[in-house]
Amino acid sequence: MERFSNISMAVVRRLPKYYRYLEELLRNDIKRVSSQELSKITGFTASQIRQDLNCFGGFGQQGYGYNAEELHKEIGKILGLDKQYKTVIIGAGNIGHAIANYSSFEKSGFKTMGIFDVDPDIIGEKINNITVRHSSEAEQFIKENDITIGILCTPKPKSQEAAECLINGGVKAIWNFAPVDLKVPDNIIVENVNLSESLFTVSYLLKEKEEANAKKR
Amino acid sequence: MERFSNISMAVVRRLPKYYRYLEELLRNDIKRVSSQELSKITGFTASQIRQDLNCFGGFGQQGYGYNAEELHKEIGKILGLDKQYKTVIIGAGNIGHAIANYSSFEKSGFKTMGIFDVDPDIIGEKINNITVRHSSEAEQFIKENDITIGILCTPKPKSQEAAECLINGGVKAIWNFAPVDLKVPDNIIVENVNLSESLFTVSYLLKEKEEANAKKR
DNA sequence: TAGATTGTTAATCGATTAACAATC
DNA sequence: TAGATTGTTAATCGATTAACAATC
Repeated sequence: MERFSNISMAVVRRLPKYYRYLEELLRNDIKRVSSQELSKITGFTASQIRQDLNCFGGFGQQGYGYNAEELHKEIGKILGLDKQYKTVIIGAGNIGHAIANYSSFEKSGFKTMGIFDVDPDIIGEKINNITVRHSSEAEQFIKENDITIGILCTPKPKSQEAAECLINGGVKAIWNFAPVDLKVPDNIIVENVNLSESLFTVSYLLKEKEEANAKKR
Repeated sequence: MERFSNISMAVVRRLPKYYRYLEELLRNDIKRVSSQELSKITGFTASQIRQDLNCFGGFGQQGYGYNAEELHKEIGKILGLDKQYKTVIIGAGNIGHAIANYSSFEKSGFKTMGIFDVDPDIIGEKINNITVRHSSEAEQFIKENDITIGILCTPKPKSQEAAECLINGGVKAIWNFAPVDLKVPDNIIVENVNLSESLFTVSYLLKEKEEANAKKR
């Protein structure tokens, strides 16, 4: 995936965290927050927080700090959460099912328009009020409904093919839950969520800890 | 979370990827692989691959490269995939349900022993052959069954409490799907999977790309 | 032996942290 | 004005890449 700006991914991946923490502050009726206070909450250094925010503009005020509500709103805008994005889900298995039922995404502006699968037992079923259709209809559906994000929840061997169908339909981004590195054109955004890799990391850390404990004794 | 060795997390998070790519090579009956070939497949530089592997020992041979099968096995050991870990799932909603049904984890040595929820409509239901019990039984169950990993799939407000119950029971690691930063003792491993943050990153990249395109015109 | 490729050290690059002048 | 805290530059740290001697 080609990048279009010089903001590093390290910074980008902290933005949703800032957004979440600010939400929390607002829930607690806190109007004003300094980088130092944010540091205490987030675990990032105050310096890093100020650096990060200044990538996008001066949201703070010397001697005062940041207005929590304003900062929250600004980061929301930076993340594009003021927009609506239409999505489709390919693969209505465990994960596809779970994502389809996840109502909080819709609140953030991501609306699932279609769900597709190849299993005749699942086709026709309703998930969260959306009827599952055959995957062969996906490409046409994407074209007709102006879908931006394809959510890929297919088993490994079907995934590359499904990705191509998403791209031919015209999605701009793929949120990929399949444990595969998709081959896609440069201008297509791919975000991988690989649960195995995440679990294996847990496993590594457990083993590392055990070994450290064994040494101590 | 306190770290016990000086291997950086950047390296650790690449290990599952190496493991996966090597699996692929083995499936294609490839016996031998050089760092340069691995570079082409993985997208990491050959230099980085050699550096990474050398954190754990000299698995290669000058002039030859790496034996794919041996390397795969070694990385498996490094990741602790030669061990069995028992898990419980707290929260049998969308994600908990999906994880419970995910059979590939069991093949890698992670065995779900119990599933817990507070919803009386779900308690008693069988998921992947495991009867859902009331969450109040979880702590005792963890103690009695020597559970190492707790998988947290509860809604946000219940999560800290549920984490404490896991820890009191004696788990060593928490795989956390709740969008919360858990407060846990230093010796407890926490791996967060935050789907919102991942989706928001997609959203950011989409917006960034749009802006770049707008500028070009 | 000649060729290939590792293991490892040194150089570079990028990200994080520290420091402080600007300013509310 | 005095105090606080940002925005921003400079210093540091860590991770990645390059280079090459070691060796199969």
